[in-house]
Amino acid sequence: MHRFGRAAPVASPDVPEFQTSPGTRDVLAPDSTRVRRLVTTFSEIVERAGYGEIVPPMFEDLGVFHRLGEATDVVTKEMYDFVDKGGRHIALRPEQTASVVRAFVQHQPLTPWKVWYHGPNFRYEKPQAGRYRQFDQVGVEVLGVDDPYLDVEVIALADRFYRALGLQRVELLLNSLGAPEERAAYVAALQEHFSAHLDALTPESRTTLQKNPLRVLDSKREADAAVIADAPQISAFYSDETAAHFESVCSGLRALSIDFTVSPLLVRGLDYYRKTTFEFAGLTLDSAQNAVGGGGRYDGLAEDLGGSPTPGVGFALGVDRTLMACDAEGVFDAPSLAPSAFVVDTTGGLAALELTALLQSAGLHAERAYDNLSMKSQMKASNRAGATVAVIVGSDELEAGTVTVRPLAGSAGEERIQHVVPRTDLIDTLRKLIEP
RNA sequence: GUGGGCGUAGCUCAGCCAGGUUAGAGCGUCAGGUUGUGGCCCUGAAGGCCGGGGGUUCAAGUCCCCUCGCUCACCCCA
Repeated sequence: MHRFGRAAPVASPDVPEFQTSPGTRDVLAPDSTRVRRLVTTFSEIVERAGYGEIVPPMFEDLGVFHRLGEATDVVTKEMYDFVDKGGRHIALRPEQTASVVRAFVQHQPLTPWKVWYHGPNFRYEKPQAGRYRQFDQVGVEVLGVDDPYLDVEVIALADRFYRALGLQRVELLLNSLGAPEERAAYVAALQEHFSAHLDALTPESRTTLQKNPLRVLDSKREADAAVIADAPQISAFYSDETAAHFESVCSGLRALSIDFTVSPLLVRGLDYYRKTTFEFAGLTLDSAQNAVGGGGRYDGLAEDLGGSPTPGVGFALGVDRTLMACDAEGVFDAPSLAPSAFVVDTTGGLAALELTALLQSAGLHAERAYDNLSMKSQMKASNRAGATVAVIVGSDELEAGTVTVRPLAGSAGEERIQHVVPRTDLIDTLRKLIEP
């Protein structure tokens, strides 16, 4: 190749000049269809419970997200932020809870305000299994309700969703981080404990300790296990009210027969969480990213964003990780996009053009081949597409105003026999064959 | 941000360690075997800047350096 030499081309057709940016990807059919069905499944479940969809913008003033917490990587190092042409400091949303709460403060809707959402979020992280720079979530948020049974309702929605997908191996981990002052006292106690045993901590955990003592509990390093096991427990710091709230959540879950594991070490990455926190772990996921969803209470967030003190609770579920879990369990398969009819036309293609349009207008899924392929190839294409029947038009049929209807695989018995029908009878004939 | 693995046909991958004619296989695609009939079988064809750049060498897909990308893990999180 290139034996005669040539000026160096800017880019060969085989080596695309542009590809998706790191951590992003194109979602093609049938995966894209699967994503849409997942979102539809979610929307049906939450709308049945009175949640309305909110579509917040994908970018906000940077300050909206800074309220998520200065100790969190999501805010401090992973934000996609930039200054726009108007000099505003903007950030692509790393999650949607902050946007929802901002919208609540901005519009002051009646409470309880129950919303759901789906869509992409952006975090500048190094991509790996189950972790992308642009990733989809579905979620719900409720503003204005203290009731611990609302926490249960919210968790139950997620649980119902996973079940609707067919997932069995998803574990619910539950914890309460207490009210702010309880949490602060606990953090101080943790700080004291870990500082007294610095030499027992891994270097990584020592670094974490300085930024966010709570997160040391989340270490999965073996070497840290002993000192973590000896650490004080959050439950010792609960007020009576916090303890009662948590107990109501637990009893509510039991009343709904939702299995859960109380995990005192469960510490979520966003530090706005108060009281109830939870996470759903995909037990079949062997990657390090096995959290398929998580959420909790954020009673102080509305106030942080300039509103009046308003309790809030919600969750976000990772669409990609949820689908990974579905793959691991072999459930919620990609939908079939197989056509009912595949038009095979050896007379030049005009008949195929007309017939596919006719069938599609009648509400049938009809496809065809292009570029005047041989009949053999068109039949192969019918088979490959998984069509129920091939509708054949050759010169005989064209002249007679008929089509040959040939049932393909899946058909059985007498229906397998192909027959010739007038074009005017095609739709009725197909309907009989397709709807058993 | 740090580290490991991998970049060869549309896809999955051999070939690299021990450099040596014209770079292979399977699947897929197209055509033919079968002049109007898919799946199974047979035959043929198309399809490669061997990620990119530099170096060593008579000679590089193969060895060295750099770089980009993918991927996995740490970290963090969904």
